[in-house]
Amino acid sequence: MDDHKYDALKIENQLCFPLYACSREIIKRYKPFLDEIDLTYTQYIAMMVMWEQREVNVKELGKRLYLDSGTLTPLLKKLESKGLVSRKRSREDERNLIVSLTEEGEQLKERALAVPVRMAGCLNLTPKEAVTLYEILYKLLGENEISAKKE
Amino acid sequence: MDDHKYDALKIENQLCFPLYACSREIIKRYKPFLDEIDLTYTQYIAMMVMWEQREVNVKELGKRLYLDSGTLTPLLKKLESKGLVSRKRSREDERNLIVSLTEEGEQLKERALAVPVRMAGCLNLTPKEAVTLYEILYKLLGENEISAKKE
DNA sequence: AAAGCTAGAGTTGAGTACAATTAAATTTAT
DNA sequence: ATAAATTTAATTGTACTCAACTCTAGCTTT
Repeated sequence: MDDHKYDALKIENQLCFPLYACSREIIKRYKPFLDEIDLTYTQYIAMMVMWEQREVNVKELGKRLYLDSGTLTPLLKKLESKGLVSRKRSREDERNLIVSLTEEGEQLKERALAVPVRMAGCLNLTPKEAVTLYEILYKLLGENEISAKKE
Repeated sequence: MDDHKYDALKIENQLCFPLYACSREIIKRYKPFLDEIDLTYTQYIAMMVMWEQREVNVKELGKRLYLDSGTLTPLLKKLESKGLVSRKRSREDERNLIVSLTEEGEQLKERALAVPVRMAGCLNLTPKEAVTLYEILYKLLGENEISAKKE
């Protein structure tokens, strides 16, 4: 007779653990492709927002990436030192720091196109599974925003 | 007319991004519960393996958690300093470091039982969604092992 | 207008992650 | 048996990640 009292404490019965492990494993698969454009994964997703918006402040960027200034400030300084973005305070409200895409950052977009193309072959999910996964993940992220608002 | 050339570089079209964000957001939700037993999330999943096996070497632990010695060595030293595990070299093969659950570590298991109980109410997925998510994530993790073996 | 409050970014410190390297023990090949 | 190759942890260095705190700017309230 097995004792099931502690089953809830088994790794294999966790949902968070495969999420955590999967996230890291997939980011590792990005690495060889990202190395070619000299970006880390976090820098890459920050640049994705920049390529879409050209200009954004730290708060808004943090909201889109679920990251705070503790992570973003050094990351943006790093991207600035690479010449990909510029950082300056907003004229209207000096509290806001405006991050802008530079010409060099804009040019990197062309080379970055290869990344999703090459990653596409790396995830062997059926289109249906990919959509299902996507929907569940955004459902989880969405409810998170609601519970965050409650505070 | 929209230009779709760069669509693959949009955050909203990524699968990895919600995975990465979701993983971190859910780990954040664990924090208040884990604080009560003074464990970080990584320490918690390491302890889960210990509670299941009582004894494990670093390599095997790393395989179960998808972590390497660079992460585990300091983590295990931390758990040792808390008195939850002991670390000693294997008699048969001195290369192996054997991590063992202490009496204190064993006792923590009782208090840890509250963590999954309290987390259960935090993820508002239907049972079906939870199972689907679980299966897709392990499929992704599984294929990763295959591609790792190829090297 | 001064005091208090709020918002946004930056800083600090602890704890991961992980690639690359090192060092010691063991195994394999000659 | 001994040199070479392999295995296992530990170490090093870079880069997050995040809670807690600080600082400054703008807003609010009287």
